[in-house]
Amino acid sequence: MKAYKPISIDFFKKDTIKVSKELLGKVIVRKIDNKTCLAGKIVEVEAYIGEHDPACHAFQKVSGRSSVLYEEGGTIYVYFIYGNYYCFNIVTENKGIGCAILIRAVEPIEGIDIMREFRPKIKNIHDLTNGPSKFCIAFDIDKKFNNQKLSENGIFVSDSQIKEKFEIKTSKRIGIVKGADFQYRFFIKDNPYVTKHKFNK
DNA sequence: TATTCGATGTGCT
DNA sequence: GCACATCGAATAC
Repeated sequence: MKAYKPISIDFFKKDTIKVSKELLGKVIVRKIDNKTCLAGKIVEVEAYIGEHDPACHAFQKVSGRSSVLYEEGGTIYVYFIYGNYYCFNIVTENKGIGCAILIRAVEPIEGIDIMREFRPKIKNIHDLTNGPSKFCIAFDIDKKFNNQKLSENGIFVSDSQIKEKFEIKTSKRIGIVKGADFQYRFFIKDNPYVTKHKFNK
């Protein structure tokens, strides 16, 4: 098992778009116990900006589940959607702003056998984590992580030890209606673990 | 291969 | 009620 080290929480306390781009290529690590470690390279994210973005759950209001979005950068926001699935977000900026980044896809690096146990029907490794809820299932993430801090519950972001160059592509976000015109989706060009979509060209 | 559609919890009106 | 930051099985071609 590689010795992944968490990056500083301050990394998340700045401009959401900037953090989104810098997150690409980094590694998200999930330690289940002392023996088991899941890791994946972040290849696709979306930004949600509470201040001016009607698609953001925190848009112009602080209430209910969205209050987590107003916590300080580095807080985890997990929400339940469509009666079946979870999505994993990392809050950005300082307390009281209301922004977050949705992790949409990762490239499995470590613990792939464990991910397959969580997703037994999946045969093609490319389909293991190429979607926000697929990632949550493969990494065993659910609402118990909501409103926790990164690095305090066995889940954190680490710098990749494999330095490689890649091109960042931008597109409209996927699966939303309100605020759909914002170019807030960022992904690694030509990476096979990015969600399949017409915006990828 | 492309498109449609069912499942179904939670928060907001 | 109804909409929703999804997935994958079923259906249509």
